[in-house]
Amino acid sequence: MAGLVSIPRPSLERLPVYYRVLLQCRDAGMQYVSSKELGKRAGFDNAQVRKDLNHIWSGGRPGLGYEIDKLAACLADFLGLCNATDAVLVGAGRLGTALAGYPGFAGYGLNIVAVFDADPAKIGGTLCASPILPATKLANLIERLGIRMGIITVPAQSAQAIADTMIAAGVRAIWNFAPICLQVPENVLVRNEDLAAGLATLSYYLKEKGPVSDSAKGESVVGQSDTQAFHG
Amino acid sequence: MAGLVSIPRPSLERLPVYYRVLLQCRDAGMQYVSSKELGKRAGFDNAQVRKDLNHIWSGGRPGLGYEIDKLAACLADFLGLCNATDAVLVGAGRLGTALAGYPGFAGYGLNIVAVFDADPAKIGGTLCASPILPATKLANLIERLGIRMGIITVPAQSAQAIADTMIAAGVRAIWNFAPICLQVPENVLVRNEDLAAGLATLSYYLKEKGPVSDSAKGESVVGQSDTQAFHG
DNA sequence: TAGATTGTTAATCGATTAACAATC
DNA sequence: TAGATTGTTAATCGATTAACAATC
Repeated sequence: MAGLVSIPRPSLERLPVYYRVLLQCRDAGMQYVSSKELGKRAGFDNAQVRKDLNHIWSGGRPGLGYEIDKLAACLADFLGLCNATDAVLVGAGRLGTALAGYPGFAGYGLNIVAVFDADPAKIGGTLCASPILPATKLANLIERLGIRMGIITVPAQSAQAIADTMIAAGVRAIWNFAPICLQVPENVLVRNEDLAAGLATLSYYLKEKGPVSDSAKGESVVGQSDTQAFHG
Repeated sequence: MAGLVSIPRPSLERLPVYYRVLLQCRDAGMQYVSSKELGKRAGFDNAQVRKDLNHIWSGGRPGLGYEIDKLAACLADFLGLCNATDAVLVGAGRLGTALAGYPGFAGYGLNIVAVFDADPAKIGGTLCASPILPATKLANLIERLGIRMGIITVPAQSAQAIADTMIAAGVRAIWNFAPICLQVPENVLVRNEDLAAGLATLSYYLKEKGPVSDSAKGESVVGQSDTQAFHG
C-alpha cells in the first residue's frame, strides 16, 4: 500500500508541522480548519498550505476548509507515523539519553529497541526502558531484528565508523546528531541534525542586529525554511 | 565592524558546515582546500561552494584553492562565532541538560549564563556549571544582564508563555526545542528545532522504500536542504 | 609553460505567490 | 442566496547548475 506519491522536499518538511497543528486544533475542539487558519498557526502562507496538502489529499471543502480528523489521519498515513519504526540508538551520553526519553516521539511511531555504547561502565544498565548494550553487538542486533533506522549520538570522531557498521548490517536511514558529514552510499538516507550549525545562524542574526537597536535591515535573515520558521 | 552583508538563507545555512569541514582540514594538516574538495566533504556541489563563499570572501586563489586559516577566520567572523553570546536556557529536563552540557557549542561562542525551571526540586542545584533558578526570576535576569538569546526546552504547553516573558525582557533570538510554532513579534527571530518533525521525514522515507528492496525510485526524498543533507 | 581552480555570468530549474473560477 | 474557501493555473521569484575567461 502507501501510494508512492512524489512530493517536493520543502513541502515534505512542512507536513509534520501541519500535522502537529491539526492535533492542537482537534484538542481545542475544532472540526474544520481553513488553509488560512492552518497557515497562521504553522507559520506559512495560506496558498502554500493548500498546495502542500494537495500533494497528498484533495478533500478540502470550499467554504468550509479541511476536516481535521480526516486530514490528520491522511497525514499520519502519508508520513508513515502509524506503524512503529524500530530503531537503534548509539551513544548513551547526555544527548542520547534525552532522545531515548523524549516524549515527543511517542506519537511519531519511533521505537528505540536498544541503546549501544562503548563505555563498559554504562553497559548492562538501562536507558529509559532500553537496555544498554556494547557497541560490538550492534551489527548482530540490527541484522537479527531487521532494523532499518539508526540514531547516532556519539562524538564526531566515532560517527563514521558507527554509520559504516549500521549500513553494513542493513540500516537504511540514519538520524545523525554528530557534528560531521557522514559519507554513505546512494541508497542510504542521512538526516544531519547539526545543532551547532543551527546555533551559528542565530549568532549571525544577533551579530547583524547589533547590540542595541532593531532598526531597519536584516532582511537577509528573514524567511521560512523547512522545519525552521524565522521571523526577523 | 561586521559588514552588513546580505546573504541568501540557504547559503547562510551551509556556512557553518563549511566552517566545520575547514577545521577538520586544518587538523589534518592541510593548508589549502579547493571548492571541489570542500564540497565533497560538506556534501555540496563545488559551484555552490564557490558561490556561497563569494558572498563573504573573494580570496580564493585560482589553481590553488582557499587558504584554510584565512577562510576559517573569515567565516567565524561573519557568523559571529568569535565573541561569546550570552544565553539563558529554560527547562532543565533531559534535553535542557543535554544542551547545557553539549561540548559542541564551545567553539560556537555560546555561553549559557543561567538555567531556569519551574520545578522547586531542581531549583538551587546546578546544571553543567550553570545555576538552576526559578522561572520567576527569568525576566529580571535577562534585563539585568542584557541577554539577547533564549533557549527553550520546556514542554509545548509552557513554551509560548516562556517566549513571551523572554521577549518582553529583551530577548531577540529564540532557539526553540518545544514542538510548537511560537507566535512572536516581527523583530524577534525564532529557530524551531523540531526533532519530531525531522523524524517524520525519515519515517516517510523508510515507508516509501518499503520493507525490502531499494530498487528504483525515491527521488522525491533526495536532495540537499539547509543543514540537512540527504542521500537517497 | 601546462594544469588546476577561481569568480562570475548565463541558463536551468524549482518553489512561492497571486489570482480566480468552481463549489460548499 | 451571499460569503467563504477550495484546487489549480499562471506569474514571479530565487536558487542551483553549467560554463568559461581570468589567473595562480
